[in-house]
Amino acid sequence: MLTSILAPGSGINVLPLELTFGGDVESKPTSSFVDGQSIYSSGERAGQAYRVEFGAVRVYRVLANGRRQILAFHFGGDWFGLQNGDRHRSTAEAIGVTGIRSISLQRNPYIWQGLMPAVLENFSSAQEHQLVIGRQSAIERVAAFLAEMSERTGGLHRFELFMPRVDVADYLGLTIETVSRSLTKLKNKGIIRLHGPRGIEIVQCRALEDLCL
Amino acid sequence: MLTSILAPGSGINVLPLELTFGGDVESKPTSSFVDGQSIYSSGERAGQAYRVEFGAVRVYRVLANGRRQILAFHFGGDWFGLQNGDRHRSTAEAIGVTGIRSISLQRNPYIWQGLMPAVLENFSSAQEHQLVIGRQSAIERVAAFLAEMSERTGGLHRFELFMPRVDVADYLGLTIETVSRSLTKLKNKGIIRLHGPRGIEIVQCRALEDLCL
DNA sequence: CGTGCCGTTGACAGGCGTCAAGTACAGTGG
DNA sequence: CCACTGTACTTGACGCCTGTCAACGGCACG
Repeated sequence: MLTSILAPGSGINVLPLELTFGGDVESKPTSSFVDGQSIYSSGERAGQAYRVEFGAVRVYRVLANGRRQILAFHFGGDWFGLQNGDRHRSTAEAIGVTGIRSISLQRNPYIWQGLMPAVLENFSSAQEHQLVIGRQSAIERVAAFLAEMSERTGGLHRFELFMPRVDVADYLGLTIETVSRSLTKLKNKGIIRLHGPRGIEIVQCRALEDLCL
Repeated sequence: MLTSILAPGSGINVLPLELTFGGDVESKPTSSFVDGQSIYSSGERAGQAYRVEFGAVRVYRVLANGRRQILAFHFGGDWFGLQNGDRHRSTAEAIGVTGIRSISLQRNPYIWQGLMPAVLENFSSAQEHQLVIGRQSAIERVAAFLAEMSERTGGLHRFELFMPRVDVADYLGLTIETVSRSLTKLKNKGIIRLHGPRGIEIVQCRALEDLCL
């Protein structure tokens, strides 16, 4: 519904800054982050919109007892860090060497309207993820994760995971052991092939999607 | 960050229509729904913004195997149904007799910007819920649910649940039996008291919050 | 009073978390 | 060149939590 109004015909995720705002926005240049470096932390003052230029980002929250839930992964072109309230309730970290461009929302309050597609996209992803972690078994979650990663890397059947197992586990609400076992099961069923710890090859795409339900 | 720009000092959830849009919006009058009646269904064309006037709404998706996940409950003042794409991916149903006001987004495209606080609020709730269903045990989820319901009914320590057990279960990613058992455990610990199947009284508010971590 | 729905409780099995051991590999320093 | 170390990942054993199946009670309704 919104795409037809604000961003006709274009994927919401890949809006270049210039297309969205007409190029007259005060944007800082791309800044680079190393693996694990914090982009913003829970409790810090908010007020920026961030976009991944290259690399990847994990956004997570940690419960008082130390359990971590990764809320979302963001890749090239994705906007993140958009929220209500004046303080961040989550933490964003670079995965590998990552380039981030940020915009001050205080200095450019009118750009909120241009960010609506990005916010809706983030919202939609969060809802999608609620189904996965709320109602799917371990192997189904891992299957859904691989399908999502495949789709977000351009629909490739062979790709490398950006993140370690612990990130996958904390994204899916599982432990690293269960993720590992689920991958092994998928491999033994002939649905995927593993090429080293990070390399994934989807052999039976249809079977994988059937598992996602 | 956004509240200070678009809705200074007011709770995002309770923005009256008039305050947000200046009263010059083509809004249909409040329409009434009976218990279980569909407000919109998955697959239908989107293009409306909805607001709960009275009663309550559940928004859910159903997986191919029949498992249901309730994504959110909405109460008086809440906006819902906002999304990208032109077709609904979820279903919204009334819980009990419910009044809904809707606005056509096609006829009032400019109101999107006024809905940003509502979208961010929905997004924030979805993220919050990801933590609950991803990283908390059954009793912690139920505790978090009770705390949420208490907060959303105005911070009352004694309130009635709008929804049956199956809705609570499908919201929390549990079964009705586990929800029931968790409530019994909370009761036996003296943290809550149960007044009939729907009546909840929070006795030890602090202990309940400690469980939510 | 029978029927159906909702909720609770019990018995049991299975999936997943926990704990532990083992492998592969990159980096470091001798 | 190779031992040493730390990290990431896998695999196995075991136990608990929660899902499944079943029985039961309370209540509204016909």
